[in-house]
Amino acid sequence: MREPNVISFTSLMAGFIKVGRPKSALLIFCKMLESWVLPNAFTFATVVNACSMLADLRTGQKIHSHVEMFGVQCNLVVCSSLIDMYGKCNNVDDARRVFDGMDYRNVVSWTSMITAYGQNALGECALQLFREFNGLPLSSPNHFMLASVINACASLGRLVSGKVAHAAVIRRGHESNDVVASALVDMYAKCGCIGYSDKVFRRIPDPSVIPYTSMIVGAAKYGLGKFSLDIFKEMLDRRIKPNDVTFVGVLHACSHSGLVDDGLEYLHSMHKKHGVVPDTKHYTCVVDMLGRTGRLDEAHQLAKSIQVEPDQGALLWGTLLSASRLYGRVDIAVEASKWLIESNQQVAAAYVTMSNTYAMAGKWENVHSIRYEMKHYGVYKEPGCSWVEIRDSAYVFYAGDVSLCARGSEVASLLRELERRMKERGYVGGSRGLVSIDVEEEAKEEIVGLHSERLALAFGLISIPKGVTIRVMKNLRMCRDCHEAFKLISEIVERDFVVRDVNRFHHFENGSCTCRDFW
DNA sequence: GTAGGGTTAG
Repeated sequence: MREPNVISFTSLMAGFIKVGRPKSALLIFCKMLESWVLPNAFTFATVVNACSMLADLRTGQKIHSHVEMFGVQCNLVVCSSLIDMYGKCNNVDDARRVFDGMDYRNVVSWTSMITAYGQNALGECALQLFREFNGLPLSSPNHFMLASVINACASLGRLVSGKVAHAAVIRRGHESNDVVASALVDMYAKCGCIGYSDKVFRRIPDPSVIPYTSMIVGAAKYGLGKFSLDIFKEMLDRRIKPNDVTFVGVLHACSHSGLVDDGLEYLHSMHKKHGVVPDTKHYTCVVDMLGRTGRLDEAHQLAKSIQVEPDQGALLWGTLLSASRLYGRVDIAVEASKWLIESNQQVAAAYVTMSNTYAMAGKWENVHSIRYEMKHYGVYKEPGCSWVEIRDSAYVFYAGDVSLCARGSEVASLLRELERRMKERGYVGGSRGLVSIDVEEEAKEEIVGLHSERLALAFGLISIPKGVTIRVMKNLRMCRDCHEAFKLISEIVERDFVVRDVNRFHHFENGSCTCRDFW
């Protein structure tokens, strides 16, 4: 073209983005400016998208300033792409600034902001914003938004909110959407309900690699190594090509179920059989797998043989350090913690683990000197914690004395009981054992314990066998759609629940359904 | 000619 115009330039940029070449798109943008062709809103939405793909904050900011200069800062699409770009560049505050500055928003801009929160470990903010969205008149979440919301529920372990989102998915007919279904599989697994993950997974008509991978990873994290590998084999039988993440799941499964030889075989077959070249994250799994079973020298050799950048190696050497502590290998622990500290990666954790390794070996002088060094350099380790949400209250657990947390004495006695049962099943004490839990049994307890008033409120009239009945909310209005959704959700994940009085749902008073109020 | 969603190791 002798004189390409703004549309031809933008089309070309969009084309490069489509084939995964965002850098080329940026070069075209520069060429466009050099040719004195003025960019418009279409151009900026495209070029901002290129920055998102590259997670290039500095270029993104420059483009943002151009957006202001060219006066397209009020454009809806441009703003949504800016929110997305700031989110992907881990700059949530600027994403929010753009969002707040918008005169008019649509479901895409809301989704971009919710996703930005979710992708930056701010699940709580994501859910809060989702609630605000639902409070707007005439608003309705679509499958993009629901996928993000389910993801936020997963990261927070919010089972009840996740189930309500699931009901919304069913109500709106997004159940067979591959992306949404993957998010649900992942959410249920992360919320401790692998059985539900399986049920959702089995309803996907033609699952792609990602739902398969979600299921493999979920089962692996649950300690169901063999189950996880069975799904992997099924996937191969169906000629679905595994990707790098699938192999992380497979190796994780082997590692956490003591299947070391299988794991090594999978590592070696990855490239040859499946064309996936192992990278640092796979070697980290294998180092963990060897380390967990006490094959520290092999793990050490493997870690040393891999050339890594500091940020990539943090997990690799951190893994080796943990395994060294587990088996009291001061020699390897010293090398691993030295690597971490010198690379300025996870310094506080490295100090603490090293100190614990010395303590385990009874080398108290070294323990004191490390603690002194930490004080001297002002290194502080934020304690790690885990939590579980029961009836809208979060119970937080820190490592160490469980009796200090809320209802700690009950927790401690439950732990003693679990230990007793584990010993009955042949578990050998100490931190080196592998624990596997009977999922079905646990899931049932969870249903009774966690399935609190929220779901009963939303769906009403539910009774559980064994004589336990959840409180019934009177005058609940529920539209036919919600009711259908509820029946379906019962079939999928709540087979133990029985709807007692179906007919009462078929009329609802004074107009609209109350489902909106239950977010 | 333009914007949004899912799986990742210690």
